[in-house]
Amino acid sequence: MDWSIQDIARIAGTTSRTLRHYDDIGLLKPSRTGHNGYRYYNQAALVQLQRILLLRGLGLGLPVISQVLDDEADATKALAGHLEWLKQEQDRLARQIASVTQTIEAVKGGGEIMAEDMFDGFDHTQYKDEVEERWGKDAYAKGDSWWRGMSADEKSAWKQRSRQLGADWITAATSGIAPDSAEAQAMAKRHVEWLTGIPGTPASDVAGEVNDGGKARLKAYVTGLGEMYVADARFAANYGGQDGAAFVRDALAFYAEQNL
Amino acid sequence: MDWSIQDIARIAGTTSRTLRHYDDIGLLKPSRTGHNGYRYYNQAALVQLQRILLLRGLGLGLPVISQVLDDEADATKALAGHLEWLKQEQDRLARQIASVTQTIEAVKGGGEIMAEDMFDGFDHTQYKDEVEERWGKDAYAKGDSWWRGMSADEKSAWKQRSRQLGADWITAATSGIAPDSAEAQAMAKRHVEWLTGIPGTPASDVAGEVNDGGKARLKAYVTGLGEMYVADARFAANYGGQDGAAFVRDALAFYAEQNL
DNA sequence: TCTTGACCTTGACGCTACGTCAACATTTAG
DNA sequence: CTAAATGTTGACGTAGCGTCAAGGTCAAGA
Repeated sequence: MDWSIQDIARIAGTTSRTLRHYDDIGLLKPSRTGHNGYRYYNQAALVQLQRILLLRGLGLGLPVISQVLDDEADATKALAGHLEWLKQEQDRLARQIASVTQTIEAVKGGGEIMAEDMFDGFDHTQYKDEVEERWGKDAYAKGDSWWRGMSADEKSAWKQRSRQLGADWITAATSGIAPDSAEAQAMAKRHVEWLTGIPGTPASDVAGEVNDGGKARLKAYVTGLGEMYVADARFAANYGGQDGAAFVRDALAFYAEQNL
Repeated sequence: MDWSIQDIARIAGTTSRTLRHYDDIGLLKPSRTGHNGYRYYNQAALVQLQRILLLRGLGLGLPVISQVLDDEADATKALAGHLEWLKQEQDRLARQIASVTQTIEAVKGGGEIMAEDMFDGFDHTQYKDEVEERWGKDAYAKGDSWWRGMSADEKSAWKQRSRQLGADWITAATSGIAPDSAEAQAMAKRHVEWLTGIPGTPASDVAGEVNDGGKARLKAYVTGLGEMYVADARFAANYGGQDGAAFVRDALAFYAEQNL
């Protein structure tokens, strides 16, 4: 007792094209082939097909499924590995949802997706409210006047330096080194020094102080900034996306913990 | 001031291949092209690139990004739509994780991914423990002896009937009709009648009774079974996967509510 | 000046899991 | 006997680039 290709397709809830595909890649061969080339499937093939569709429904890829069917012993292993991947995907999705949500808010408020001066320390036009709220009422005014006081060449040089810093971070993040490695910590040091060059932020304020209260504020500023890089997709974009930004955040956090 | 293709690739944290691709599909043209065909990008192009990478990092597709950049006014709309999609994906992932987890347990206990007699009412060999636990100590024994008592032809006919039912459910689920539609409810009726034909289950026990307690048990059995079809990927596979199984569950639930 | 090496160009294939024609042969129903 | 259903193989399309391949360009050192 066997069925034609359409028959099992209907029984199993799939299409004949899929069955031909599985035949092509050797995942499921028909149990019998007619003299005319027609594919026929028997009970055993149907069970195999059900298994395939079951595993596929769980999100496994066809090569993995093939391997699991060959050796059902490591089915548990394959499934466990897949489960890990699924959980990572879930985390990634959660972060993306948070990012999109926040970006919607930012775009609603700011108007543009990314301002031209984004990343140059912080945005001096789009981030007025946010800067005032997070770092104090006069922080924005200070930073703004400092920026406006620069000549075109100075601005250009500053931007160049900022971009270079970002590019180097990206290089570091994608090179596979750890956030607490010497190279990454050197980058963190450079980043903090760079921050210190921007008036109107806790970083620059602290530069002239020696008391501990100032150092505590700097530490909070640096770590907080790292979080913001990850949370705000517009900043994250400057570090090669969320993954790169996460690397920067981790490196900064470790640096702050050790040195500030 | 402009940069070569490698320069911005490094600054923005992407690759030159990606930039060529964006040029090919018209998403981001170089601001200038040398007599030798070299691509050069300026500040404005860099900002555009950052926007693109930002949106890409949020999970948007390139065509959508292109559209958003053309008209930033509906960026909010596009992002909101994308957010919906992301949430659906999150739900799907959550269901998959639950399914995989449960399948791992089942495989650990049962040994095989899907038994040959799966779907023939319930599995008479792999589901001993589960059947006993869920439907009573003697349910398994009853069902098993009933099954063993059948001749080969009878078994074959029964399997055929079971498969036909599953195939028809799949057809109904994929045809776009509602679970509470007349056609789906007719299927639900047929399903319950089919269940009644399996000894050792609450469904068959009730067939001979007239009291209300029996009807309540049948109702609980039918709705519970529907949930199990969705929760257990091995059953779900018989109804075309989780989506199909969900359709069956909904149809059964509605039928039980109205008629039992 | 010649060479070396780094960087640039335009194709074009590969990847996932099939959907979707196309062109043609065969089986089945009326 | 014909029309409709169903079967076959072959090949392109999909998303977003990675990855050769084969060959021009450019800056710097011997």
